[in-house]
Amino acid sequence: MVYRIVRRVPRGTVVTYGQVAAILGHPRAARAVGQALRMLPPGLQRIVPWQRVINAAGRISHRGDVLRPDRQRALLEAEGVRFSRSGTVDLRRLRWRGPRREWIVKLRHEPPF
DNA sequence: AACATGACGTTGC
DNA sequence: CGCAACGCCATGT
Repeated sequence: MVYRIVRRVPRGTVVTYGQVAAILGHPRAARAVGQALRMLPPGLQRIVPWQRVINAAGRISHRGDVLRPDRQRALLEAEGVRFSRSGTVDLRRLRWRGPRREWIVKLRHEPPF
């Protein structure tokens, strides 16, 4: 479900881990969303826009990884996402509001990618 | 089965 | 703004 949802996040916008969790019906599973993305097979990184998922503070999470954050920021900037001097994204402007409610149920019987 | 460990979030200083 | 304490969920050992 994580992949199904993240796949639909439009270019140039972002979502938070908790937001993805909420969309898929587990509002407190933000951490698990991170797990899912961590296990994203490299071959699917072109299909699932993992770089558009950031934390609720508007920052890129760097926990347990050193190289990924820089790459993630570069990818986002390449699609027009601007970062503040302190390295935050303006969530109020760039947050994707999510799919329509009816859409979510449909996602369930669609292929994950 | 128990325990540690994260791509986390909220709350309360 | 920052920081710590908890709570949460899935994995790996």
